[in-house]
Amino acid sequence: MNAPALTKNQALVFEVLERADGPLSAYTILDKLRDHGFRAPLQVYRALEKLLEYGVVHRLESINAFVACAHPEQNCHSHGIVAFAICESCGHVLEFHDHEVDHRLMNWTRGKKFKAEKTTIEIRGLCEACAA
Amino acid sequence: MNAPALTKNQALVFEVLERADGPLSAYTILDKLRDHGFRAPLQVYRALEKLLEYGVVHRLESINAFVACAHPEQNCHSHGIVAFAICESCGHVLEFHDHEVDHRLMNWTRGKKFKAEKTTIEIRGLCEACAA
DNA sequence: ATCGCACACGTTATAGCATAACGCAATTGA
DNA sequence: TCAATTGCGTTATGCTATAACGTGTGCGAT
Ligand SMILES: [Zn+2]
Ligand SMILES: [Zn+2]
Ligand SMILES: [Zn+2]
Ligand SMILES: [Zn+2]
Repeated sequence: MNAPALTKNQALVFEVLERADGPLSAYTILDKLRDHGFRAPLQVYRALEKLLEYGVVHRLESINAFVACAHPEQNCHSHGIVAFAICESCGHVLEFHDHEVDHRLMNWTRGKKFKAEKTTIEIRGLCEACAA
Repeated sequence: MNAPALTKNQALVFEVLERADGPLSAYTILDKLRDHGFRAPLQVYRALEKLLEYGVVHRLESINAFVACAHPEQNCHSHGIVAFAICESCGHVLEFHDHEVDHRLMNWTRGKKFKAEKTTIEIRGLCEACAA
């Protein structure tokens, strides 16, 4: 999915996520946008829905939060499964791809005739700085 | 973590999950146990906390649900990362392990000096029966 | 032009998931 | 016996997400 021009609300939500140095919950985003007229969760969720669809934002299932894609130049929907390493101390997220992992999971699903739609890989732990 | 004898509440919750043919939310478990004296979510969550610790139950982060371990003979904590394929139509879950995937992810984290504590791999899609 | 449609938006209400904080009872080990 | 630990029950609260309704705007087809 290519990203068309963002609407006002979508752009506001995206900017908040881009400027954040870690994942944000929908309600945190809402709070940060109250000065811009946001009043209800749905305004955030509806924008997030589109941003996820366009592939410019990712949802972290294990922490119910959202993060701007770390590979703005590429199209994250085009290069396989996206994996995340999430620091439970400082909240920083590393986004990466591993084609061999994709391959193995694809092989497994093919073997089981399972039709994969969306795959989540999230590693929680401590980043280098926080593990010291 | 080896599983000591389960307490009454833990055993009740575990039996519900074992008998279910798919993952259950904490509140669904609660409803199924009202006849056994359960009245509040915390009774379920506290039991789940222990069952997760013992490795006999898994949490599916992407659907906020819990499932009994599919490998009762083994100790799921001992053989690496557990992965799940979750059918979005019928709700059935396939649990599996892939050492090569573990390896690749471990290599990546080692390279980044990221200390992994808990890794989630969840594939959502359609099982063979539902994809037909 | 105006009708119909798609889409974004705003609002209120509600549903679904999870934990805080208190107190009590049973167990255990010093 | 005393303190610490663990499980349990209850009430209240907080966090996450969606349903349902209505409004307005742009845009192509008739
Ligand atoms: Zn990305
Ligand atoms: Zn960190
Ligand atoms: Zn298991
Ligand atoms: Zn199915």
